Amino acid sequence: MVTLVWFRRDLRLADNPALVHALAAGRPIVPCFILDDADAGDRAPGGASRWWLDGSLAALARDLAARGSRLVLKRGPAERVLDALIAETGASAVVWNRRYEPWARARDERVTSRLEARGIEATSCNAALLREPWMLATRQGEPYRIFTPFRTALRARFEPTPPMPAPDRLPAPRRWPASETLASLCLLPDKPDWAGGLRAAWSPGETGARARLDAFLDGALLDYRERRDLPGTRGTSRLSPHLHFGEIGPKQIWHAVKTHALAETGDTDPPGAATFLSEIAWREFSYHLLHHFPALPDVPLRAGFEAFPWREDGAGERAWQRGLTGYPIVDAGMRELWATGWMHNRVRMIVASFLVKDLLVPWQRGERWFWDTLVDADLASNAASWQWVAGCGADAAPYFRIFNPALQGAKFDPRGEYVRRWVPELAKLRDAQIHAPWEAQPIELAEAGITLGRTYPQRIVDHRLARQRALDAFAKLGKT
DNA sequence: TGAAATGTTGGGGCG
DNA sequence: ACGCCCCAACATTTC
Repeated sequence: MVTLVWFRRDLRLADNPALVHALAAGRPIVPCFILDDADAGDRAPGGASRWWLDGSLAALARDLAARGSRLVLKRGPAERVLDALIAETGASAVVWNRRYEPWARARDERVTSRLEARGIEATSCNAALLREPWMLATRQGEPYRIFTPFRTALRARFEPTPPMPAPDRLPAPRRWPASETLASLCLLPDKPDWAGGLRAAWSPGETGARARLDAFLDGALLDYRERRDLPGTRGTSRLSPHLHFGEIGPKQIWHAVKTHALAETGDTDPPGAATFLSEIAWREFSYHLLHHFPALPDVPLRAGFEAFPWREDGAGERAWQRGLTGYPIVDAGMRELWATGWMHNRVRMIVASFLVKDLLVPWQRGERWFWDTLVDADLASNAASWQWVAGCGADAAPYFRIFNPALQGAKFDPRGEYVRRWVPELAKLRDAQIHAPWEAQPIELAEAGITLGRTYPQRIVDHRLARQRALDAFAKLGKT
């Protein structure tokens, strides 16, 4: 009699409720991971996420091995794989931490009833959220659609408890089931190997997550409110991919931030910590929205936007993807994304606004590109955030709030450090021109070694005209 | 977690 | 000294 612990997006040993539940049962534990692309349909992880998953699974396997256990790897539809694993191990119980993607919820329901019908105990736990999405509702019993009251409710209903440490040992079964090798899951890019920038930037796995959190606590946390919007500095936590894969959970982060803030300032809620935890609350809000509006990744939350006159602009979209729009802050962001699998949040808003409002390309196209290229690609956060930028989401930026890429650059990257790092062909321009090279005098461009249209693109649209075009499109929508 | 257009105010140049 | 204009600086409104 063994317990299967089915790891999914909870790739950690500390504060892992499913693992705690399994340990309490006292039976031998078989930890397993199922590569479930077959269940996820067109929402299987994208390229960057697969790279991360490989590293995270390797780390989890190491951490389990250090505790006298193993990670059993399988691939295929979860129902079939679990059937086979149960037959192979004689498992009497399966325990996992819940996922919230619509396809995963449907799949997990099928799994649960299948297991229960066969007399096998099926238990699911919460490792990913401070509060389950169905535990919060407005006074009218409706899902929240506005962030601030959601956050108020979340704070009021969340009772912080100290996170549980990782177990020292996991009881092993007498015989281990067969496992795929990690390499055979083919998660890493091959021909070409484009992951060099990712390897340089990240350390997937629970140890890497904890190190990232500790570095953030000791570094940027207390200045977070002031520095989080400056992409040229390391003012953010960069925990998003670790959070997405569950290498660390929001409860652990919440607890660590509060504890650290109290020790450093005598206050559990100084401005830096409060602002950072608000971002954790935005993540919860996104999961709340995805749970209550499962079409969130595909359909505008606000009815009416269905009729928006989006354009087909293949050339513009490709220029955006490659960082060749001629707007330095946009191009810097898209190149950072391509090189490292991540983009600073301020810049995400700028590039998203550019795609959706300056180019009038449907937000779903941007969401899909991010899905494939981000190491932190997360269905809830990604979909909710794209809808937010597009103006059709919950508590969204009004449609007429259109970012001016040159002004945003000047405001948040005033020394041009970020642009110079990712768009080196502009490095020699003065700060005053780094965000608007089209305004530089010919002599200045020449001295900086720049020929617009040759060494760096001409702007693919004039923002002033594009802005007016977007407002006109929106006005038309209002009439119909 | 905008930007641009429009309105208001007040200091200073000037006749 | 005074009125007039200009315009920066700031505030408000509009998209």
